[in-house]
Amino acid sequence: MNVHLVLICVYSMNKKELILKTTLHLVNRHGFYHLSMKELAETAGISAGTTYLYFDSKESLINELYKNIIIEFNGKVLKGYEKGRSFRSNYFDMMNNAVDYYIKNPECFSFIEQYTYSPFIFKETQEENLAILEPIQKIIKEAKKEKMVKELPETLLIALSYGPIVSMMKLFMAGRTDLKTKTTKEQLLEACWKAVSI
Amino acid sequence: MNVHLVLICVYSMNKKELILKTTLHLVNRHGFYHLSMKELAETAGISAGTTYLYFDSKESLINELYKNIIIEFNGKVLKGYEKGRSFRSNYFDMMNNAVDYYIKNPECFSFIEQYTYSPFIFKETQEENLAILEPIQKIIKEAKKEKMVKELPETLLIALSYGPIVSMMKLFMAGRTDLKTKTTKEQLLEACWKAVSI
Amino acid sequence: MNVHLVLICVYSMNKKELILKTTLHLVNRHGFYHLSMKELAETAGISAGTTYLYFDSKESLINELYKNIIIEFNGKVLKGYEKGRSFRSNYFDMMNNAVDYYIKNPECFSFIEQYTYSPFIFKETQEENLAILEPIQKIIKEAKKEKMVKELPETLLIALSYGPIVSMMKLFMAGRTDLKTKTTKEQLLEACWKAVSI
Amino acid sequence: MNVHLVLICVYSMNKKELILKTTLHLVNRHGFYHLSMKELAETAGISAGTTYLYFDSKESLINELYKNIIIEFNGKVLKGYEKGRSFRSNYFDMMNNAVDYYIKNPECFSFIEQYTYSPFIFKETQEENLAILEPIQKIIKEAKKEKMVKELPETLLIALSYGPIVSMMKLFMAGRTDLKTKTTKEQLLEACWKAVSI
DNA sequence: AATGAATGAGAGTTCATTCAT
DNA sequence: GATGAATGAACTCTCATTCAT
Repeated sequence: MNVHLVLICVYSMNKKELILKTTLHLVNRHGFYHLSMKELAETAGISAGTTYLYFDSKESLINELYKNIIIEFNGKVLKGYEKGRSFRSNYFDMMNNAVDYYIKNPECFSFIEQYTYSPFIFKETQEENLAILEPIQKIIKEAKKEKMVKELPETLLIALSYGPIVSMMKLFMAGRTDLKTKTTKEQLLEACWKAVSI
Repeated sequence: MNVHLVLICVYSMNKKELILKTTLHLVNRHGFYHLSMKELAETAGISAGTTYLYFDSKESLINELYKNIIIEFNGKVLKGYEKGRSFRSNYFDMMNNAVDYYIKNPECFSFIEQYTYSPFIFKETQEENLAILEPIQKIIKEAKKEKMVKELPETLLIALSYGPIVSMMKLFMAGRTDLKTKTTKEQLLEACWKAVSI
Repeated sequence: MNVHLVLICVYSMNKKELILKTTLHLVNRHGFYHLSMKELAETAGISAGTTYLYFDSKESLINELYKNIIIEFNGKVLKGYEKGRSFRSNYFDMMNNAVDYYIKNPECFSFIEQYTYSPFIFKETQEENLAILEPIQKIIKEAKKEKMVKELPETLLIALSYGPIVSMMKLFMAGRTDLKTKTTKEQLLEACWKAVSI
Repeated sequence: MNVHLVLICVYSMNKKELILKTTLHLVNRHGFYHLSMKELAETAGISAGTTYLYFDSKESLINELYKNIIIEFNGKVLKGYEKGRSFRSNYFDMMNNAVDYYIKNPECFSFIEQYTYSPFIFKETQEENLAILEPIQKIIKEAKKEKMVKELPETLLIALSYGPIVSMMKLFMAGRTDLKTKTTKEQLLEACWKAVSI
């Protein structure tokens, strides 16, 4: 029964998605540095040439994967966001969504961070690098207009919100902290909130 | 005889340092992914084989560079630290030292971050990965004992201190924020202090 | 039923011819070296697999194209040839036909030349290489028997007839000479005639 | 003794020449189409990477080989040429030199012909294609000025001189004619002379 | 200590060919 | 008959590393 389900699952996942997922997996295991197109094909159970039916090159594969993750992340993060609601509600929802996404998809977190630290590599535009900060920037910007946040530079408010999340995720992935329990996460979000709110 | 030995030693030291510096430079320009031993030799003005007189392999070169940077960073960060002084003084000094070091050595910052996100690569032990956090961890630990910080998990206090610095540095290196002016830096440190102190 | 068969046959004939024509075209544009079966299919507006319904392999496609061209060329060249007519008439007609064919079908000229210089490749028999010389050889042979040509080796008489045509065609295709005007062509044929005739 | 000589010979031939010679050899055996860099290395007795120490790419290797051959050919062909001598002497010397070069270096002949028929491939400039005709063009041009040749287009006079040589070489290489004996060669040159001279 | 020509395994990629649909 | 996704061997080229000098 299980085997059957897995087979159906594999079968129904299209090749492009399969390649992207396998890439994400391997980049996490070995890093950008050691991602091999041959190993990718073997792990995905396809032949060496198949990847090139769906992607122009290793570079464009990496770029497309990054774009997909960013789109998914930014979509999930802004879920529940409404302009009318209190800044506090929106902020907590957004931060909560971000942490939840990273906990649920640690490989995506690791991929994003690796990607942003590969200078001049795999990047069509330098700006897209920090696209990950767009949702948080948007909220902070609005809150600044309405003077709902401390009188600090916008970038600092972003850093005070996003920085601790990244640091905690790193410690979490190294097995050095808990993050899944409600308490720790709430403490993290509460601390960030205090750091930016008036 | 002794003089001769010393001279050789100094001479060698210089070449080793030259290789390390060039490596740091090239990793910043092209990333780990495109660090080539040939380009390294050319840029350093030495021959292809010379690197292997000082380092066993590309991997060990990278590892040694990382260790050197960490040692230098941790040394600089804890400069001025005294057990007797107030936690506030020690915390501000340490944080200030860290930011100053990164601003002065942005290539080291970028290298460290790249290194820590290269999973299972170039690493003899997994633990050394987060060695960068040792000074801050030490101070937080002591402050916790003496109940000078908020009642939060140690890891969270670390994340609230170090995370914003990393985020700001990234934004700074992308040209999206100032960090060299006294004000911005002070605002950053002040915000971190508020986040952890009682 | 018969009609149906004929229709299918005609339909297939067209596709086969389409493939052959497209091959000729692409070999001229990119050379043997860069003839790609995928590009062939795309250019011909058929799918990758279709070519293999009509030809066993790339090699046999090339060989068949060569054979077709040779048959067409040799047919055209010997048009008008009659054993009874004067050697002069037959020689001029033949040479004229050859030049006309090449001018009208420069791609065939180029293809033939490329083919004959691809050693041991695409060739079932080595002899067929020089099949292009058959008509001229036939005429020279007969003329030799009847002592209508100079007392020179048969091969030399062939070379004196065919060589200048090929050279002129190359210069013509490189845009370095005219060949379409009646004068130049007549001068070429006249010169060849003088070289072989008594 | 022989073995010793060969070893010395191989040893004293520098790598670059060795690679060029092996390339020439293999292009003759298999054609451009099937020249493989791996086979080249194996045949030359060097490793796969060594070729790239001396040539940027397969393309530049082919181009350099072509240039070398053309330079050698043109040098040999114009040996003995003097402006003061009779046109007849210069013409015969030149034609004789060309034929001798081709007979002595049949692989060069074949290579040149293959190269000139590879459209848009391996060629930096289209003009260099016909550089092979430079010496003959030069002589014909001068003779035309002094009205020592028939009143025919320059290109036709070139074609009447060079065309038969190429045709004979092709037949010679196919084993269909003799060309090494003095008689055949003299007959060839004499026929060409008659075709162009007054 | 220093060189740099040489290595050769392996990288990313292509492409003639197949076969289930 | 026609398709085109998939194959996988082979391609050109790179690069960390070695070693005779």
